[in-house]
Amino acid sequence: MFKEEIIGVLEKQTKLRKEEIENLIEIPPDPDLGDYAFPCFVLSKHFKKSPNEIAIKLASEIKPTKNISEIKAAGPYLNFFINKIKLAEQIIEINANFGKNKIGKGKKIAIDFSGPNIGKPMHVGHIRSTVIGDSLIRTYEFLGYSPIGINYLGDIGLHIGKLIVAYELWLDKTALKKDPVNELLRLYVKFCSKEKSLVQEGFDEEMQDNEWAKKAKEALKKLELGDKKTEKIWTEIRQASGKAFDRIYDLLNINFTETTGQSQFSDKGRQIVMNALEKAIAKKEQDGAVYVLLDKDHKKYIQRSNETASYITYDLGAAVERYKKYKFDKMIYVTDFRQSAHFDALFSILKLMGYDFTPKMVHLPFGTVKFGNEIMATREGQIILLEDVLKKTIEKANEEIKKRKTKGDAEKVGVGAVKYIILKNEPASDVQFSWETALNFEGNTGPYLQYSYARASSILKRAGNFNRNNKKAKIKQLTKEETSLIKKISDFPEIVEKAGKQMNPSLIANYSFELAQIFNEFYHNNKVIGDKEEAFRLRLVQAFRTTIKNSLWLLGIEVMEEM
RNA sequence: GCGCUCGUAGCUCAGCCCGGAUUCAGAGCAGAGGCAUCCUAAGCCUAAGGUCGUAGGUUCAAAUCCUACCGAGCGCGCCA
Repeated sequence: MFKEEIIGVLEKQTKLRKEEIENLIEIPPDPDLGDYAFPCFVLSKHFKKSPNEIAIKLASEIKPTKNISEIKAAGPYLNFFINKIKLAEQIIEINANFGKNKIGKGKKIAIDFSGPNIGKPMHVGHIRSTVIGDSLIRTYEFLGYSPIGINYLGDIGLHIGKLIVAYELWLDKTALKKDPVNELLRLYVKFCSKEKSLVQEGFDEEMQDNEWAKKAKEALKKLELGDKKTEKIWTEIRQASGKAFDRIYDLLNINFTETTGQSQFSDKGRQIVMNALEKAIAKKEQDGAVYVLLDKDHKKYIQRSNETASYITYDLGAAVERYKKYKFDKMIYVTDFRQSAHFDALFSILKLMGYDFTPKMVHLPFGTVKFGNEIMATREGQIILLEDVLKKTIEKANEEIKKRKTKGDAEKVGVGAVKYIILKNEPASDVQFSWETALNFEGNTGPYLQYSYARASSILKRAGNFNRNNKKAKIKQLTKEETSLIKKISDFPEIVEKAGKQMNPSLIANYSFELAQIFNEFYHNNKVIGDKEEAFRLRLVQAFRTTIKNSLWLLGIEVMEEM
């Protein structure tokens, strides 16, 4: 909060650009050295003086203000001491809007996330897009943007063809009624194993045009042509899946602005393919398949020879329709990094076709969720169902609550634990999932953060209805723990902005953890109730509680007053 | 072959974008030891644990930037 003021002063004094200063400013390794430091190395060339001399010169030129109490040169560094009392006075005044911003006012950001394939269950690999996307929605909303959450279901494609074939051959109706998720999974896995049994050794298993693959393609073609019987099966699959997805979204407390499926864009996609052909951007093979030449020998097929649409056909259609509908200022696709090439191709084609909104679209790739060394693959049936993960963590939370005889909400704790495991990692890196870490509620975990919130709530509750605007909360001197808590709280707005800019919820997750750690240290060493500083400390606890609540809200993690 | 991502304590990760300050590169988990007349022990404290993949280069200064190499994963489908 006072950092901006320091930047302003330096801007005037050094003639550097604001952003440049912002990047240069750092926090000294020891708080005794100062609260913020400006390294003078960059200026030494310009002023033709040693950084040490420049630091001394600047220290004498910059005058202290009511918020900045002291400016000291220490070697090549110019160290700023902020007036912590003044900062503390501001911190205890914060309210539920703390960290909110208007930088996004009037701007629309569409986010395409989650997008599971119908007919397949969600497993732990699917949760990343879902949870990251949701957190981004919340972050942009917090920053004043108008976010649009789009759940773009994989409701068409060869996997559906496979499933339809399997459904016709081996469906167990009672099983479907009882447990649709597992019955559909069983059908899909059975189909894949049949298909695999025909694969000849040494050949890429999925590239082969064996009889099973042909059957699946036929089923898909029938569906696209509007065959009634096939359509009916498809509808049933979609409905069964939809119910299962909704159950999970409810549990995760995740909402979308709209839920669409790829199938809804096949007409639009095909129309774009036609346009591309007319404009000679796309070419036709002899067998009828349509492609765009992206590199000198990289053909990207945008329509199959049997005239059915491909993945990218739908995405072309969806992109154009979405822009028409929302006129977004930015469109973020939150998907696995393995789709990077697909999005590069998608964006290139849209650009070639002259759609001027293309630069507004970005792909946010994220790494794989790994279980041991395994990467989960639905077709092998080697998966850990997301629903099972959630059930188990909730169950564990229940045990813990019973053990402690508290009033925690097992669902909030269990779901929070799972979300946090995913969000604390930077999107680009892989996530190692294990039951041990998922069921551990200690240390850098969701429940630890919720616990810190609950402790703060508990202190406030015990204090009764203290006067929230107690002006007698005069601050004379701050303890070490109070100081670091105040400074940490003051970082929050900057962190949210950065997380939005970088599309990176892990910044908020890591901040939350550090904040909670500092708070825990604070209340262990500084008694709140009954202390002569009670009035001030209660308000500080309240400020912490507000900040961690907002921070966790951005991650989609719910808090409770007691746990 | 071409291209992308990643190598930081036994394990899981911050820090790298935007290079900086002391004898000390931070956390968490696991393992070792301690804290209960005191606001919830899902907590706190202490000790232990690291040639930041390797080798060069740039720089007054490299975990951070550049190059090469080694290792892991992925992409290069008329799959999604």
